[in-house]
Amino acid sequence: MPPRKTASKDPEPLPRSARKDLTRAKLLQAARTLMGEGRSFTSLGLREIAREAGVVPNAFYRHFRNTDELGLVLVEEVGITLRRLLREARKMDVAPRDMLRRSVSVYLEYVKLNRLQFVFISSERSGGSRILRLAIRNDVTHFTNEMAQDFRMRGLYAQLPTASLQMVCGMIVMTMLAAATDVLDLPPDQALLEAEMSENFVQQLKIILFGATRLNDALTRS
Amino acid sequence: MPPRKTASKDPEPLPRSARKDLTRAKLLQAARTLMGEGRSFTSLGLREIAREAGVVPNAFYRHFRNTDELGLVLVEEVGITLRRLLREARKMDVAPRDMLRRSVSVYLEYVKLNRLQFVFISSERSGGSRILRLAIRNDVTHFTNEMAQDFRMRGLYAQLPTASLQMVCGMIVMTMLAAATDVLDLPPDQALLEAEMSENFVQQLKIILFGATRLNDALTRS
DNA sequence: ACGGAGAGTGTACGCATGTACACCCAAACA
DNA sequence: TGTTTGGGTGTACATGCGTACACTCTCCGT
Repeated sequence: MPPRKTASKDPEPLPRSARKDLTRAKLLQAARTLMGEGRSFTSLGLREIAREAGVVPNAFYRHFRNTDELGLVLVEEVGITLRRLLREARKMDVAPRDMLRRSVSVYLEYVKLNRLQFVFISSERSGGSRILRLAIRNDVTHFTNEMAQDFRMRGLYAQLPTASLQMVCGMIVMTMLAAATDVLDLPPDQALLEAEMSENFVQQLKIILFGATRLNDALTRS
Repeated sequence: MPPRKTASKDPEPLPRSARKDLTRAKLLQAARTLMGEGRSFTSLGLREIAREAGVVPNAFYRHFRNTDELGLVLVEEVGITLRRLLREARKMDVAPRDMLRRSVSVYLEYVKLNRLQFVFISSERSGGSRILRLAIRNDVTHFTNEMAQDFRMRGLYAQLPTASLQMVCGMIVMTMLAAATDVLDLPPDQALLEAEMSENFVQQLKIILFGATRLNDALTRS
């Protein structure tokens, strides 16, 4: 065994706070990894996460009071992801032909890119810890509201009262989440099934948008 | 202590198989009760259920191999409940004015009446055990298909190809489940919020049906 | 240069869990 | 009638968990 001083294993001569953030990140990543292996977040234990992170269980407490608190951080990240998604959607040129179809495929790519996060929300949104559930719903609601606001700014469905607009956006979001769940538990490399699913998704959105248009027109006429 | 023979506690002189079914029922009921107290099914343990049922842990094994297997029985019951719902919906007179609104309120009553079952599916549909998840989706899919078949028999959206009709029904079912989740975690005796929620639900279904009509008309014309 | 702070460690405790095995005893059956 | 069957019991064990406490050692401010 080599002498202890600056031994071969402690590699980075990092400032202390950076080191802390690093193991914190390791813990978060450990949780994500375990979820990636099919475990549901709720079923993860503090010890299990610490083990996966290569850290002794007690170290966990230096960063989070319990697993729920770690979960909240993950939820926060989801919030950021969703906000980024909206921001990118906003940048898309308005109303070129086939825009819907393109949005859908962009979104589905986004889901696959952030697979773990979507797995996380879709499985914790209804099951598991009450606190997490509420936090997730909160984020989803925010997302919905921002989408409604975007519709307003673009002058879409201008006749709809805010409540109705939010309801329509709620339906869209619900459909998006359902679609995400569907792609996610599709076995990988099933391009055909995936295309079919995606087409379904497009049709569903069309139906909602048709319906919303009609609602809007009815209000315009009166 | 009284003598053992036909002691005061073993009351019913039931045939053996009936006794078995009885404790089996007690186990199932115990699971339901615990869920009613806010626990999620996934988090229930064999010992916990046995305890609640007033039975020693080992007795559990005489009825189910593990908790998942008990869960499957609960799912089966849900299937029956859903089928009954459809059967009753079929009996409703076709297309009197306000039929949608009436259906919705009947459905929501039904949800509240079978609260535990709906709590169960909405929380296990995405979280928890893989096996249960699949079983539940299976039931939901069946429900969707039967609904599509009913639409066909009533001549609704007759121009829609089967796949599209199923997709529309899928949306309706998705919306129904979302609405169920919403009423269920509404605090009790919030008649106002509930009415609002119910009205939202009606609007959502209208949107879907409008959209479907338009899809159908487009196909009729061509 | 020194002292304190604080991230990470090691050991230990109490508790709940799933499951195995031997057992009891009333009903079912011969 | 005697024998078998099988639902329910009691005891026991290994395992994993969350958490408490005392510890080390390194970085950081003085």
